[in-house]
Amino acid sequence: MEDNNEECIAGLCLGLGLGLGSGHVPKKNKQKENKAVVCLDLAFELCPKGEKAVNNVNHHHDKVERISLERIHDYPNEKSTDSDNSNNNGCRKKLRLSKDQSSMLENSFKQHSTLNPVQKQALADQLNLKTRQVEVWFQNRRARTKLKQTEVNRELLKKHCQNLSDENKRLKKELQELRAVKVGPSPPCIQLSKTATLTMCSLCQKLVN
DNA sequence: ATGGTCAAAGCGCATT
DNA sequence: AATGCGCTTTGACCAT
Repeated sequence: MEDNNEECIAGLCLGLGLGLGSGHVPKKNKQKENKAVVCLDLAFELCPKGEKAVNNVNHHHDKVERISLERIHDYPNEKSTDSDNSNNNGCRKKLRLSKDQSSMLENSFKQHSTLNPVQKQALADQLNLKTRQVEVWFQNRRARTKLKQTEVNRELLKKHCQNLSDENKRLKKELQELRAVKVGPSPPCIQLSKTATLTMCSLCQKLVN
């Protein structure tokens, strides 16, 4: 058993902390180098019931091609004037997945957070998306999940840290009180258990009470 | 207008 | 080589 009990208690407050700082050093932005952007407008007329297809832009950015597809009825806030959707100035509109597409992706993600090439292709066909889009969606979705989990862990650690800190305070106070009531030589009477709670012999307890 | 937030996508690197 | 991941940029949308 330790005979330097005070150090034992003090040790409780050491080595605790939330090492969550990023320490990240941003990489050089290479995306803006030699970027040749060509935007092509593509008009689709494939929506039923007169729904208007919008925002179909094939954007050639470096080596990547994308086609975006969305339907107005899925986005009530969407302003649906022709000028909004035609990209006359050559700028693409950002892809937004439809609610149906999103929910199907979500459902699929619940079943498996990663897809093999066959599953990916099947899902892409089903959703009328490119496999690359499905792939990216899953990547981002995994990242979001991880971020959420990190947040949860952070909160748990915070709580745990607070509990330990409270316990440490309590023990320090207890020790102080014990010292205050010290009458004569005490060492053999007071012992600290492994969990750092004080145990006393019956004689000392009588003295304190 | 502008700043914040969210999601899609690009890029570089590590792993398999 | 293919894939995943971390970090980042970009564009749309919203609140102020």
